[in-house]
Amino acid sequence: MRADAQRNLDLVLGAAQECFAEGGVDVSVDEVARRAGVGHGTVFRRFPTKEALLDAVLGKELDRMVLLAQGALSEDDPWDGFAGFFRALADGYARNRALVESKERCLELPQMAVVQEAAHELVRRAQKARVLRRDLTADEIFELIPAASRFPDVILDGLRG
Amino acid sequence: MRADAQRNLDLVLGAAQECFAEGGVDVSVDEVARRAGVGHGTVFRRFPTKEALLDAVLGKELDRMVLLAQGALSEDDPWDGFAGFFRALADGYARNRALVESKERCLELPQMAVVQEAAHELVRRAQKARVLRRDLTADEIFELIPAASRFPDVILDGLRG
DNA sequence: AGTGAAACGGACCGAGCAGTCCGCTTAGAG
DNA sequence: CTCTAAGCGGACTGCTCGGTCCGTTTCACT
Repeated sequence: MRADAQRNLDLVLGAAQECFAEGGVDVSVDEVARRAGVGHGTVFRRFPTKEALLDAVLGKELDRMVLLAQGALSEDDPWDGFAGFFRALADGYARNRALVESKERCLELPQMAVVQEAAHELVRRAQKARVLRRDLTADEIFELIPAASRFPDVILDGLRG
Repeated sequence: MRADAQRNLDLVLGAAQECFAEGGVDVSVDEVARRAGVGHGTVFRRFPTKEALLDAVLGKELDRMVLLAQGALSEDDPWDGFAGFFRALADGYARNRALVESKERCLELPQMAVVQEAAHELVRRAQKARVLRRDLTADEIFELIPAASRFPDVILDGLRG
């Protein structure tokens, strides 16, 4: 790949990340291109549709979550592992409008399977140790994440077993 | 007002209520008109802009909330009054996408002042009775409402003092 | 430096949106 | 029944958006 093409690709991805995080998925491709300093034709050459661009940005975000999940799984204390991951995800959602608005889309991205598996394991451990209420499934608990962005302590207090 | 005009006005408001609740504020005026069974010119004769139509729908929703607030204030037990109102609002938000998407707009509608005043009083009573945690303001607590739509019990457990 | 392929970006297109307008229809008073 | 003003709805406009296309520029290899 030519050097200028690689540079523009990075600029576009960075701009898209910022635009979608701040403004949500309805930010126009023109706006992304403007922030990247390229024509919008350049964006569409790399990503055939706006949806493909969004997928790329969401994918990078999910990559970060996979790392967080691995860190949480290596934690010894079941509650600390669960709560730390929960807080980190809540913070990620708080800082990224696109993530909240694209919940369903994320479910279809490959990284999400890894994140979900880790989340289920963290919940299983905490519930087995009786530090997490057992009347909710892991899926239900993680539906609370977008909610927990502002006041994670309140939600975690409610979840404690 | 002519009888047919009144009938169409009711149809439009009903259709708008349903459309915005199910599909959010981005549902087109054409869609509302179609569901009401009128031309979209008829919608714009009654409401000069789409925003005015949305305000009318949100206003009716807030009217319902005012009634809920009055009911909650007449409750004897401070926790029951607060929790009942909290649950009812959470349910209302869960059933209405437009309400969630128009938080800021609602703040400018006249009914909201009444609802907020009642909410503050309910929180004050519950906090004075030491049944509600005191490290959050009333405004902060009610920011949790859109979150609480799916699992209000978890949130209320977290809020209990 | 010369050259050909790769990359660029803005003009362009069609679709869908909010909002306007006007010729036709209909309610309902006299 | 007649007549008129109120009401109607769909054609129309202007705008923004996602996506395409092509003449021009730039890279990088020889």
